[in-house]
Amino acid sequence: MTKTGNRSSSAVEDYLERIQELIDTKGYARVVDIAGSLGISQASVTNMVKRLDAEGFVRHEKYRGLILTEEGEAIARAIARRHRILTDFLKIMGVPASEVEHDVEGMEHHLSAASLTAIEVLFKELSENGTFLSKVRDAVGRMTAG
Amino acid sequence: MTKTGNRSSSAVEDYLERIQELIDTKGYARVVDIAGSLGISQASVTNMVKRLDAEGFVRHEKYRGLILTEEGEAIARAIARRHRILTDFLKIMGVPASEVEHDVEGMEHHLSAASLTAIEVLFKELSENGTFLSKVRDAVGRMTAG
DNA sequence: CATGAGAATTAGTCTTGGCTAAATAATTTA
DNA sequence: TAAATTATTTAGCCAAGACTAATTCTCATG
Repeated sequence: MTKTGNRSSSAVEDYLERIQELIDTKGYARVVDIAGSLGISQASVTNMVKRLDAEGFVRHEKYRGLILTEEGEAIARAIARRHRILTDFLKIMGVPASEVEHDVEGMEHHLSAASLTAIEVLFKELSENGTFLSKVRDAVGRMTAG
Repeated sequence: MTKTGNRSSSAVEDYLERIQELIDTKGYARVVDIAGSLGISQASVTNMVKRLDAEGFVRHEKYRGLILTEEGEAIARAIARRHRILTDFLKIMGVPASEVEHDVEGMEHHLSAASLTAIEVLFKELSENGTFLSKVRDAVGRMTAG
């Protein structure tokens, strides 16, 4: 039922994504930072970090923070791309920002390369076709408002 | 992290969706049918059915099958709608059918009403605008192929 | 350089949603 | 109607990922 397959789990992806974000914004990512950012306990983070380290996605230096390995970084990049594509897509149609974040976080672990590419292309076309775009935005605006 | 919130879990939604499908196509949905359809063990289904019954989503008559309550049916309908909207959307852009099913099943539990509506509107506009649509389909075709 | 604060870990628990094997119940059929 | 088949349930298990409470480690600072 929960088909995780052999790829990294959603949880792993969430962690790697957030670790990369923390490194980008604060310059480092310690257990406590990750816990704060994901809104979970430090103990939970410690467990997962142990696993990420064992699986070769991160390198952990106590009290100094984590760094992503090549592999971990590749995954984080891929996730960040997905995240960006989906966010751009929903936003350009006029979905309220408050909903966008939540939806993207839920969806982002479940998209094939094909669908992702399709949405990416669609976004590009939308952003280059003002006429078409405003029709969509107008209709969305009408429906989400009244 | 696993934010199920107070709404029904993904698993519950999957079950209700499938039960409704079985009733529509075979006329009934017994434990064994659900297990076969979802590809999981009968024992697992028994457990979940117990829960669905306790929570008032289904009524269970042994050896005869399940029926959905008002509430269960409402949920099943909502999920079916989501499923249809997402499937239509990915398909019209030219995402291969093999990917569509998988992606939709992953995504469908995570979309807000606003995003769903937006995609619904977008689909409608796409299907009424052949010129725009073929630009998207062509680009998707190029990218998913070569 | 001792100590207190903050960071990290350990130990033990919980929930969800799967699983198998074995037992039981209902239906169908000979 | 008794036997065979099919459906269901029970019991006990597993893994992922969360949690709290308690403990240990490191660092900065007085």
